[in-house]
Amino acid sequence: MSIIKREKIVKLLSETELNRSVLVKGWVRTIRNSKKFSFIELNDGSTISNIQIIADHEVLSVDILKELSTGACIGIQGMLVPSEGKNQKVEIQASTIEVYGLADPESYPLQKKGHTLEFLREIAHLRVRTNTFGAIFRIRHGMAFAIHQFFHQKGFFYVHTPIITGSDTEGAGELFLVTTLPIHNPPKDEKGNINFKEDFFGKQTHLTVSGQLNGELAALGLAEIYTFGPTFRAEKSNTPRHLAEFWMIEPEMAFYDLNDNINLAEELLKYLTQYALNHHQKDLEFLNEHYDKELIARLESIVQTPFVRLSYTNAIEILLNSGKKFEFPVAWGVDLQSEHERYLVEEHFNKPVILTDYPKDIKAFYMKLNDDEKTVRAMDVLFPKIGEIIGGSQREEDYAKLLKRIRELNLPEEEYWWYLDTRKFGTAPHSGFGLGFERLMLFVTGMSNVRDVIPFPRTTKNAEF
RNA sequence: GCUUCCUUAGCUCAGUCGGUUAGAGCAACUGACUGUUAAUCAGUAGGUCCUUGGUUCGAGCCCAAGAGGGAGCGCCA
Repeated sequence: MSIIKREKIVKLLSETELNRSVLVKGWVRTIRNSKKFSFIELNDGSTISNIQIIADHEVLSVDILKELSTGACIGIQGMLVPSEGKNQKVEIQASTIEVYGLADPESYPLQKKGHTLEFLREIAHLRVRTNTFGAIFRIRHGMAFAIHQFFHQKGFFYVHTPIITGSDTEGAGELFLVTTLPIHNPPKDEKGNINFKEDFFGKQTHLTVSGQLNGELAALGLAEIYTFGPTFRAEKSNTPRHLAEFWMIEPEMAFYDLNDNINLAEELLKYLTQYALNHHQKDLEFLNEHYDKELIARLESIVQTPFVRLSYTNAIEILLNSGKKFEFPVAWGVDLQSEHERYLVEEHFNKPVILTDYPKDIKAFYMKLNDDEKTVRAMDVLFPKIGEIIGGSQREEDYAKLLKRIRELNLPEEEYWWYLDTRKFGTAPHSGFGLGFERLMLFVTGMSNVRDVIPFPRTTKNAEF
């Protein structure tokens, strides 16, 4: 049977050259047996649609067909023909079958009927075989590909920043310790503290929480770069928007001011949305029908709508004048709560909002100080339903101002010597931002929990699979 | 980390006021039937009521602790 080459179902379903011999391999979604024929719905992951196999009992052994059930893996060689049925254009009249693996129907957990997302999370090793997760992970691939394409077309370079970091750089969230010291009996120093000088790297190391600082180093030489890799936060956040291990896209650009940065962010989000609409129509239609009836309409509207751009100070004014009672009171200088962001994005403007120029005290040390000395050149992109999808800023390029800020915040100055060096030697105005990949996926798929848009989610108390 | 809700068959759920042998739909199994479309029809089987302890003559149901899960909040991406 392996004389001819396996073809993908996605290709065969739109094939115009019919009445030829083909070979397909995939997993049985459902099988309907009748006296003379069996109808097999086969899926190979290449598309959400199945191809229908007609197994004539005079051609294929009934004993073999009887063993097949949902989940079994088979190869079928046969004739690709126009379908006599109503719901599909083409089908395969099987001539030979090869069984790769049966799936005992008594114990195979996936049924022909729908399952809850919560149940499927418990069988993440098998959920990729469902329509929903097939669609999601195909889109996830498409988004990853489109991100590289977008930046490549713009002349950005993809930089790999380290996953193990030697300093508690950004202070964003809690860190996972990386060590090879014996945990039960670690070496101690004179003060009785664990002596990390004897550790693998000769110092304390952690999993990265952001590639940004390294990204800045690269941008101050390659000019326009981006990173796209995993990041780790040991925060015990238990929400549908947080993961302990998630993927982040972090572009960093020399000679970009905050405005250039915002333009890039908006262009990227629209590019990715349009890419999904162009390349994942069938998967989006499925998700639109089963999970979020407004998904496609919302994606289409995002592409066309200019995002609102608003300073933090103006946003505070809008909130104060809204007449709404918020649980957390609004005042200049407080960090915006979810309820405030949601009011702006979902009620007041009803479209994505980019907030800029936050008070320096609620933002990170590396953000460029404005002339008012009270606010920094920060920007957050807020999306409906998701909240903050992007956070970024123009970076402080002035050595003296940056050093002053590090000292004000009591950060370990010596740890940042290499970062400060870039401001000492040939500093340049530069900007960048971080886009949470799983939050982008929430937006593009209409899912409401990040655990459903990453194949094997890592959250507190959950590292199965 | 805080608040709140949930946990009963493989899945989704019902279970009255604390009372005899814990139910349904779907899936599975057996059979019938059919170019079928998450097929249809008939039948069969399937239970550590999350765990532990307590109250009670009697607990799926009430109380306590624990485990797991969902949502909201905080932090953020």
